[in-house]
Amino acid sequence: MESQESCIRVLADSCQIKGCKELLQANQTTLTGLSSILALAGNEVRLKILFLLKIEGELCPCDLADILSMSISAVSQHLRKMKDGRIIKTRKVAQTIFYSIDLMHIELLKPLLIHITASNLQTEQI
Amino acid sequence: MESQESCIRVLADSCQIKGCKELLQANQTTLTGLSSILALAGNEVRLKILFLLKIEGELCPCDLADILSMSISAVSQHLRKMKDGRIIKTRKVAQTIFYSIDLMHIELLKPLLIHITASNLQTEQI
DNA sequence: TAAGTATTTTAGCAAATACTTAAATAATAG
DNA sequence: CTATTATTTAAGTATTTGCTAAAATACTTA
Repeated sequence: MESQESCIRVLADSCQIKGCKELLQANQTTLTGLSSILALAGNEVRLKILFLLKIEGELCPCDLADILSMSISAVSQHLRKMKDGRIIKTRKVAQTIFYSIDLMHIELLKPLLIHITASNLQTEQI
Repeated sequence: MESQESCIRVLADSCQIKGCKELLQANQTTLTGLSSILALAGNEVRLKILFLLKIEGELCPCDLADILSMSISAVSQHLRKMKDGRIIKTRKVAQTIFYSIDLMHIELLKPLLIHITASNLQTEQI
């Protein structure tokens, strides 16, 4: 017989499937936003940068390149991604640009996580 | 003048740079492990799967493919990555394989996070 | 055993990623 | 203004990623 995309399950619960689809739809924005932030932290170089920024408060691309033994350009491109993702911010002093963790944005992330947890609880109650 | 890899900074603090390098080295294993787990969760499809598994307890590749409107093969490949990364586990019932979150491994992850926090505190005290 | 069902695995490909090199910006000092 | 310094940006390239399609594996049932 031809292969097919969906299985023909005895155990398949169409109510459960439908509920899951709705749950995903309801949390679409949250999941998209959260996954993009996790993807930023899910790179070893960027996680190291975040780790260093958390400890040191702020660092410039130059110092980071030195610490990580990488080219300034490579570091700068990682910093840009994280700045675009709003998890770090900049402070300019003369020609030096200091990067630090954007706490305001991290705070903004908390409701997202709570939202996900709330959805869980809601579902578990049903 | 030629471009150079390291800046010639007046403000550069060689002690700070050295301290940061040592800190990275001390936390190398932790940071590598954590980034690989974050990378797994940092994909929208995989985050959705984790979200669904957390809510439903366990699901088979077939149901997930249905819920996510993806091919079973694609879902299976995501599941394999997460199983290799030890964040999900399997339970086999006849020809159906149920996937669920590997709480034991998630528990194992906590000390890593505490370790990072501890390193921070230690450094902040200095 | 043969056919059907659930899943995995493999190969191939297009898109995304992370780096290098070199050129472009921006700010400062002489 | 010119040279220097710090950083970014752009182009090119190698690697990785995530998908499809098809074949392989594993289990079940007739």
